[in-house]
Amino acid sequence: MKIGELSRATGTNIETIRYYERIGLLKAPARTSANYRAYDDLHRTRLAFVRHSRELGFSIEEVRSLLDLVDNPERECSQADQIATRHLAKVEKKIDQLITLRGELSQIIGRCRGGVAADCRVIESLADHTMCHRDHV
Amino acid sequence: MKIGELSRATGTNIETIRYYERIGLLKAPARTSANYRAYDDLHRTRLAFVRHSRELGFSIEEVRSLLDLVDNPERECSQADQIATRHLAKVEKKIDQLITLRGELSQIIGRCRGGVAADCRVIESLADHTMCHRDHV
DNA sequence: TCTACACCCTGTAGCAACTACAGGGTCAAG
DNA sequence: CTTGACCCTGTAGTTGCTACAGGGTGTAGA
Ligand SMILES: [Zn+2]
Ligand SMILES: [Zn+2]
Ligand SMILES: [Zn+2]
Ligand SMILES: [Zn+2]
Repeated sequence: MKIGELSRATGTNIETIRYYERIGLLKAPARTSANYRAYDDLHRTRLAFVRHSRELGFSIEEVRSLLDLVDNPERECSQADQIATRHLAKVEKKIDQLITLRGELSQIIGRCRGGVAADCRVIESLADHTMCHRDHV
Repeated sequence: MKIGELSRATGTNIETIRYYERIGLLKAPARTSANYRAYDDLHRTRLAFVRHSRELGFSIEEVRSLLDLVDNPERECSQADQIATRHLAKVEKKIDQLITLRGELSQIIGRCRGGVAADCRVIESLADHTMCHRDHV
C-alpha cells in the first residue's frame, strides 16, 4: 500500500502520516525500489488507532504511551485507564470552564442596545472585568 | 510606568506585552533615555482590554477588530456585537462537542475490567471506532 | 518516443498565542 | 565597585499539523 492509499483508507492527510513517522509515532515502513513508502495492514491498523485516539482528544504523548501498551500486551492495563481517566477529567474541567464562559458572554451580549461604539455595553464590558460575575481561568 | 510595573498592574507576562507590541496589537510606547519602554495609563487601559478579551476567549484578530472600534467610537457597534455573538456560537458548539466526547470517554473507561493490556477494553475501544456511538468532529 | 499527469520524495516554513532563553545594557543601594 | 534587579533585542521552542518548493517516478495516450 502506498502512502496515498493509506491516506484514503484512514482519512489521514499524507503530510500527517509522514509527520507521525518523523516524530516516531509510526515506524518507518519498507521502501519500494523507487523509494516509495510501502505500508502493510499492520501499519493501517496502527494509524487507525492513532487517528481514533486523536479524534477522542488524546495528545500525541498520550497516544505514544497508549501505543506502548499495545506493543507490550503483557503489561497491566491500569496505565491506559489512568490516561483515559485523566483525559476525561480534563474534558470535564474544560466543559465547566466553557459553560461559565458562555454565561458571561451571553450577559455581555445581552447588554447591547445598538448605537455607536462609544456607547456600546459590549465594548464597555470588555474594558471592565468588574462587570463580570466570575473570574476567568 | 516601566514594563515590569505594567506587567504586575495587568497580570500580563512581560514577554507577552512585548509580543503584543511586535504584532501591532499595542502601540509602541515612548522610550526613556535608557531605551526602556515608558507606559502611561492609556496603555494600561488598552492592555487590560486586550487581556480581558483574551480571557473571554476572543482571538487576537477579533481583539484587533474590537480595538479598532474602541479607536473609532463614532462607528456603529453592530460589528462588536457580531464578533461577540459569533464567538458565543463557537463556544456553544465546542460545549456540545465536548459533552459528546465526555459521553464517549465515560463509556470507554467503563468497559475496563483490569488485567493485562492485551485484554483491555479501553485499548480495544481506541482501536475500533465501531464501538463508539457517534462520529467525532 | 514523447509527454502529460498523477503520484511520490525531502526539507523547510507557516499557523496561534504565547513562552523561554541567550547575551547583552542600566541603575540604585550598600 | 560590585551586587542585584531590572530592561533591551533577537531567536527558538511549544502543539499538531499543513503547505509549499523543487525535485523524482510510473504509466497511459498521441
Ligand atoms: Zn453594542
Ligand atoms: Zn471578566
Ligand atoms: Zn483496561
Ligand atoms: Zn470513535
